[in-house]
Amino acid sequence: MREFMNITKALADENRVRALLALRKGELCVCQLTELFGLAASTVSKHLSILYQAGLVESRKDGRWMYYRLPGKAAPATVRRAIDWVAQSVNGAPRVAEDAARLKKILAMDPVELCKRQCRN
Amino acid sequence: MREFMNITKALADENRVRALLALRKGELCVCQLTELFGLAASTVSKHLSILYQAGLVESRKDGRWMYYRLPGKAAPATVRRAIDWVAQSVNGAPRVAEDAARLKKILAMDPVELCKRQCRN
DNA sequence: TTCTTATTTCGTTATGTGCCTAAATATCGG
DNA sequence: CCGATATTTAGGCACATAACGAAATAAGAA
Repeated sequence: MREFMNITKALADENRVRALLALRKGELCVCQLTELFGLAASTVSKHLSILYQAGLVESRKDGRWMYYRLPGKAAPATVRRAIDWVAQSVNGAPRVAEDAARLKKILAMDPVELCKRQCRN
Repeated sequence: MREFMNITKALADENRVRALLALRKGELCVCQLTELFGLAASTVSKHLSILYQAGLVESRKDGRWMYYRLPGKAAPATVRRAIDWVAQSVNGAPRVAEDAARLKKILAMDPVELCKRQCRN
């Protein structure tokens, strides 16, 4: 129950749901999500830590970059079901399509340049 | 997306999740849920209105009593999936079993006496 | 080492949420 | 109508949460 409530609370924020959906395309670093959301990097980092504590994302550190991704096969059934439920439920929402399009552009950019741009803001 | 976030926010409170689970046994009036949770009746009413606005419960007024129930077949797929997801995820949690046992006792009581008891508190 | 930079942590502020009590509303029974 | 009762609404308080900027941390590059 406790774990389940951690998940529902993690899902009760639109930006965190958007992050989960964005991660369906593959892992992303904080910079890329920051660009997608137009929020402060610290805010995005906090959101990701909440998703992480709920078990909804996994992470990997590569040098200065921190990559987040959806959990793999080994994830608990509750987590997998949660992510499937989110994906099914928001299917076709305009906001999701917008994000997907924006994400495509972000992925086409040089990540190094993107991160520099973030830090200037 | 908006509707989906209404659902996730509605699910982000333990007492509201408990209410949904309790309603699996059939419709309940506010009094009965108030007894189950040990909260003020107004608080329970507020929780139910949040569930209602998210589409997660339906309601029926019978005299002075207001009965809430899980939505029927006609409910949107998103809602049905949400309720199924909750039920699957919390399956076997101790808190849920406790509630089920308490609810059994509450259902065995005379509803009229139960409601009177609530209003005295 | 020092500089740069990606991320996280901290402190603050504004807003939201959950709870209560008290008042308002709706309905039944006399 | 009048009183009782079930529920909802309104107001207030305490605490949680999301946002930001600034400072701290970590790690490559010079």
